[in-house]
Amino acid sequence: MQDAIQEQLIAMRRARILDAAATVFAAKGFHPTTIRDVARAAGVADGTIYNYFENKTALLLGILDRMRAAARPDQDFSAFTEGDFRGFLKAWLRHPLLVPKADDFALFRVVISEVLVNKELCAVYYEKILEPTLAMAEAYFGQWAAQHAIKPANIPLMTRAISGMVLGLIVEHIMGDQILESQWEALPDFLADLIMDGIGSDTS
Amino acid sequence: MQDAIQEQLIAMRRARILDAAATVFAAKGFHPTTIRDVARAAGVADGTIYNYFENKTALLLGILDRMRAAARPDQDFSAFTEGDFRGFLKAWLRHPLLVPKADDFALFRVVISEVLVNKELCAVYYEKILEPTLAMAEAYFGQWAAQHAIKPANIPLMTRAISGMVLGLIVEHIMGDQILESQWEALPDFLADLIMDGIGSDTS
Amino acid sequence: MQDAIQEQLIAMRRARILDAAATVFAAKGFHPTTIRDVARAAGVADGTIYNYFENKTALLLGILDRMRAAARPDQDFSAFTEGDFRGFLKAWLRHPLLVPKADDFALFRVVISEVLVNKELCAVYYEKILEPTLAMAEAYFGQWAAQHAIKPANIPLMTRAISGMVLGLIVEHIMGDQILESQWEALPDFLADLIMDGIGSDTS
Amino acid sequence: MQDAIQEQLIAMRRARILDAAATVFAAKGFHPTTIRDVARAAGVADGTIYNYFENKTALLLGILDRMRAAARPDQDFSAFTEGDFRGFLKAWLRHPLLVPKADDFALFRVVISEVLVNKELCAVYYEKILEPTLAMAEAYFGQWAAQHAIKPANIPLMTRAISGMVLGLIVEHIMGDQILESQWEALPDFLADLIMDGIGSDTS
DNA sequence: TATGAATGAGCATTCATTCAT
DNA sequence: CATGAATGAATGCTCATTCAT
Repeated sequence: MQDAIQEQLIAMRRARILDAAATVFAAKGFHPTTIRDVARAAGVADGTIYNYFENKTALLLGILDRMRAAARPDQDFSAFTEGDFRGFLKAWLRHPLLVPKADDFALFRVVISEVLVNKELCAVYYEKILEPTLAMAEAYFGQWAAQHAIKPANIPLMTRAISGMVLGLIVEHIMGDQILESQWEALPDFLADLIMDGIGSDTS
Repeated sequence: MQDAIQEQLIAMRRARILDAAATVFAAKGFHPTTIRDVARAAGVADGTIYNYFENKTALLLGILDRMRAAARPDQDFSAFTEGDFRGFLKAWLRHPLLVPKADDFALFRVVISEVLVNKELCAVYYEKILEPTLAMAEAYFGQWAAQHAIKPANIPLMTRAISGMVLGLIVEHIMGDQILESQWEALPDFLADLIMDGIGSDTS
Repeated sequence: MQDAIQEQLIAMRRARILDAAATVFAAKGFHPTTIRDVARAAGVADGTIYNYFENKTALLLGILDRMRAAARPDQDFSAFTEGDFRGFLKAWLRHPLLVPKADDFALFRVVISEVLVNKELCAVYYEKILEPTLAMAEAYFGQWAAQHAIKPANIPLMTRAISGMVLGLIVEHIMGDQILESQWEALPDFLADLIMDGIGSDTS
Repeated sequence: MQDAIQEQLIAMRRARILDAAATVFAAKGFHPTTIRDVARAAGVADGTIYNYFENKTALLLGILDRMRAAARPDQDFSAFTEGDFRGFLKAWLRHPLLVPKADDFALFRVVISEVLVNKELCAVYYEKILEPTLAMAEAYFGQWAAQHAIKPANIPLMTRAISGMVLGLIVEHIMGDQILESQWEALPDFLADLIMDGIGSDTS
């Protein structure tokens, strides 16, 4: 019993530190943030951080792990199984486009920046988040292709193109593009139609 | 006359330093690279760097400026003005997908990483590279739309979606995706068709 | 009665901790060893150490105290009281030369190193170990001198010269001298003869 | 010409830093001394230390190197070649006993302490100082043995016994022995006689 | 202008020690 | 008494930047 409470406390403090880290990283960036910044924000001593995380990078890994948990949308797409692929796509796109928008991509920006440049983080991000996401998408697309809702094209490449589009749009938003900023809400539907129909003129 | 030679020498040394910076940044990353690394690679003294660049970040700005120059493809797209938008698109996509692949995105990775996180770099990147590129694309797409080669949709958003797709695919490649790595050459054509036709089944 | 058992347990745990400390100090040195190292080796918690020892240095004091106990050879030298001073000397030298050799001076090395540099340890080592040893030796040598077995020279200095020789040889062995390493077993007898006869040629 | 002056300046500053290091190490010990202590004592910035020495340990290596230079007594022993080995020995012993006494072994204490416990320092000390000293002594003793001034015994072991005696006496002095402290000046002659004649009674 | 030594602020990390449980 | 998480002071070392030559 005591142990359970202990573990609760430990988990809570770990979460507290991770919250603090996410906040300060989002605000100042990874490199400019010192361990002391995180410790102060978490209300603990510097050394305490190291009772929960091996080093500064491990804080980012912890944040990544949270993202992984958040990336698995236990969303129910069964309602779309009947034939409305367009509806499915719109719902599907909403999640990655709108969730990280919550803090205006402040944390996402920092994480991606470091992931791009840190081998260990990169591997973790790819294996734990990107790759599983792609795999799940491939599975879904495969099903829809089997149902002739979409063309039986190169599904893996198609998956990457679509997810890449989402990722790239986020990056462009992060860069400060005003068009995207102002029309972000409309993106999911716009993209779904674009993906479904293409841009080619009907007459062609 | 002498001044001209002087300027030549100065420009050459500046270029030398920038070459060196690009090389070591690509190899080691921005933060892990020290000014001394750059100086040694350029064959100059540490202090000399500061006669040509205000600080370490300015080296990245210099590299960004080179990218800007390279991003303006003096390519001649007039051949496609006749009606072959698909061909135009394939040619158009080839450039951003294949040029930075030369060093396997090593430099691009480092630049993007820092741009995402450095306000000054971000502004420069957006204003000098991304925004002009988008503007030019919008212009082209507007023309094709006027010619009914493509749908008269939300051109600005369409432009961002397509360029975002390119950018996102590069990021996914940087993350180590094997599918993209192995089929990268096929991407331009694949994407062009995808963009033109969409993935929706013909029958629908 | 209970108290006696309690004290036994306490003494045992203290001994356990001291064993552990001696082991890890010998293996890693004093400064590189952390309290946690000692605690783990002793199978107790970090804080427990401080119930038995005031601080890290006190562990060394405890080890020193054990050395003191071991330095008092309850050896019986009465057999040599008859006139064989050379035999006495050989037996006498054997102990300090061979006992700490057991672990190849690993612990001795660490202890001496710290004793040399820590005032408190130095005082304890001198007062509890070196000085008593010297005093005892002086007493013995005084007796032998009274029996005309050895010259009636400056006994205190003679004592220090001989004990210093032993100590210095150990230090030279610790430094890695191969000659000493290979001939260490022969040292007691060699030294006894050297001390007795000197190196001066007989003819002189 | 300029280069020569430059090198002079560099050598001087290096020496300055080493002087400072020796002083503070002697006063506070090696571990308790911070790089900042040394820097302040040398009148330079912290970072400057690292332009001259790779790390803190390298300062000790530098001090060791000075000791090596000082350990080579360019003393002229040719005067004793005629047969007065006892005189030679007294002169020979004076150097190692009296030179490091200058600062009451304060530096020697710290250096020996660290040498005993640091593998790298130990190797350097043995190879650069102890071993060469022993080799030279062996050579001298060999000559005297050939001249029948001393017994043709195990010269290597004899050398180590004598040098060990000197080293051990210094250690005992460092430990605070009052007898040695008060009679230190008399030691060289006393030891020479002891070594030559032994302590055995003439009558035996 | 080139040099490269000097600077010193800055920081991740360690670890002896404490103390609430 | 045992525990082990919390503490936070302490420090070796780096490196962007400056500036005298």
